[in-house]
This record gives sequence, structure tokens and C-alpha cells, in this order.
Amino acid sequence: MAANAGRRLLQHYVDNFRHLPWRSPPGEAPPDPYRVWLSEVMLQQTTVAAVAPRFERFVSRWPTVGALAQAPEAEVLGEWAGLGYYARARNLIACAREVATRGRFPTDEPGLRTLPGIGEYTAAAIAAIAFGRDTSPVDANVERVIARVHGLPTTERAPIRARFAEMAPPGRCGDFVQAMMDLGATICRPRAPLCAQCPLSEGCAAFASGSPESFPQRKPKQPRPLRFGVAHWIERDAAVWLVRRPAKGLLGGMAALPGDDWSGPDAPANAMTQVTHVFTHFELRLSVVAKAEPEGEGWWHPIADLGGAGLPTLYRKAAGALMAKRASLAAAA
DNA sequence: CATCCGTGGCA
DNA sequence: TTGCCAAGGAT
Repeated sequence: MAANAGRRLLQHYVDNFRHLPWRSPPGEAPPDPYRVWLSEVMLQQTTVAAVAPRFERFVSRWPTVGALAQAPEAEVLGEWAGLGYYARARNLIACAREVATRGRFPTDEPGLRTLPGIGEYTAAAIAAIAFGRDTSPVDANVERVIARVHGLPTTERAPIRARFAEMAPPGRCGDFVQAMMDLGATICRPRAPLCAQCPLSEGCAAFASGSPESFPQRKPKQPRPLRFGVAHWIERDAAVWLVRRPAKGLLGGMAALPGDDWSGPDAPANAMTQVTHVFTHFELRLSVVAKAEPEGEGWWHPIADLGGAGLPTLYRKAAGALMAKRASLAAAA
């Protein structure tokens, strides 16, 4: 019976509870909605290991949604640098300002859903975890666990939600969804699930089938084209010229090295160094080319403090490669 | 509904 | 090494 399986999973979560900075121990008072919201947004398509240290930094810098609402946009984007999917950070700022204007977070799913950066899953998760609502947050973990338990080949949303609602112990939805997340991350993994340790293996259709990893069906992968781009290294008085990328699109709003639009036919011959970086839907070979004078809007940033420039990973890698190249040339001379 | 949007870890 | 995949949202 689904409800029994749900209670078993919740008990497994309680018995194996692992503390995370944004969590409250099961059964205790829910965490600050600000922390729940921030962690949920940070965790979108991002691993716990990557988020944990960044979450602590973020919260110590901006302890409340009001403080975040007053922060300069460039500083928030800089703090987000390296976490990826930068629209999240832009929406985070807009959301914080909206909440600060309203005075507090909406406490139900429809209200949360109206805020920027809060979609179907995140609204349901915040409503459950921060406000004790009985919702059905369906993310990739919930999809996978439920598809396996019930032997569903696909991840259609409606049946998954219905099964989740059957399983979730009433009034414990917040802990239960986190139990699902933990199970999906540590036991019911995409590959090589640890069924011998799983509290749901009894009665699991995928386990009974003998090949649990084949549920649900994988989506076909798309080819990733290779693109060539140029970044300009413009240096003066131990500082390098940085620019702000356009507000929308790839790396939108982030600090960057100036350069072209990455539509070159191949790598230029005069590059000092180059790096390869993999984005979601293409791969970029970025050549770093020396240039004498800056053009347009930008600012000088001390080379000794490049780590504090708030550069996304692509440009952090490019700058790092250049410094390494320079060091090797100096050693040879 | 399909596409766009980052990054790092791991097998 | 290459490919896979993650606590999704906006358009």
C-alpha cells in the first residue's frame, strides 16, 4: 500500500537524517522561508555538494530577504558566479525585491508561483517545507523514484503527482519531499541504484524487473556543436579590462572579458592561449588575444584580485590559462 | 511543447 | 577520456 511505503520512506529519512545548512531536523519547526527559498533556487539543477558552501557565504552576506532586496545587482551576480544558470540570480534579485515590497513571502502554492524564478516545482517545495502545506513537488528525483516503484516507463506529470500524494504522510509533506530527494540522490540513483539499501525495494516494480536503472526511459541526447570565440586581454598597470555582458541570454549580466560573438569559423592564429568550455548545448573554444586599448563601457580590475571579479567559470578559466602561460614563459626566459 | 540556459563530479 | 546527469524556469 502506497501510504505504508510513504511512512517507511519518511522513517528512513528520520533515521538517516543528514544535516544541511538549509534544513531543520524532521518534526521540528520549519526553517526560515528565506533560507528555504534561497536553497531551493540554488539547488535547481545543481548538486548539494556545489550548493552547500555557496549557501553559507550567501546567507552570511545577506541574512534576510530585505537585505538581499537592497543589494546592488552586480554584487549578487558576483556572489553567484560559478554556480551557473545565471537567470536564477537575476530572478532571485527581482523576487527578493518583490517580497520585500509585499512584506513577506506568500504562504501558499499559487501565491509563490507568481514570483520570478519560482516555478511549479519550487512553489510546491517551498509551500511544503517552509509553510507545512500538503503539496506534490515533482522534480527529477520524485519522477525517478515513483516511476521505478510503479514501473512507469515515462515521467508524465499528472500520474506522478497523484502517486506522490498517495504516498506522502499528511502534514509531513515537507520532510517527505526531502526524504524523496535524499533517496534519489543516494540510493535510487539514475545509474547503479543501491536497491539492497532501499526502504522501498519491497513492492518496487523496477526492482522486481531486475533492471531498475532502466526506469524511467532516458531522453535521447542531442549533438553538441563546437564554436570558436575570442576574448580580448587588455592590460594596463597590473589591471585588466572587464565588461558587463548583456542583461539577457548566455551568462547574462555577468562580468566578462570583452570579445567577439563566438561565431568565428576557427581559432585565430595570434592567440596567447585558449580554453575549451562546455555549455549545455554547445562547446566553446575560446582564444585569448592581446589587445592594446579598451573600447566602450567597462572597468579596470586588478589582476591580483581576479578571484574577486565575479567572473563566471568560462572567463575564470581563460584568465587562469593566461596567467599559467605567462608564468611558463617567464620561467623559460 | 521545444529550446535555451552552466557547471562540476563521477564512472 | 568522454558522456551522463543534477532539488527547473522562462519563453
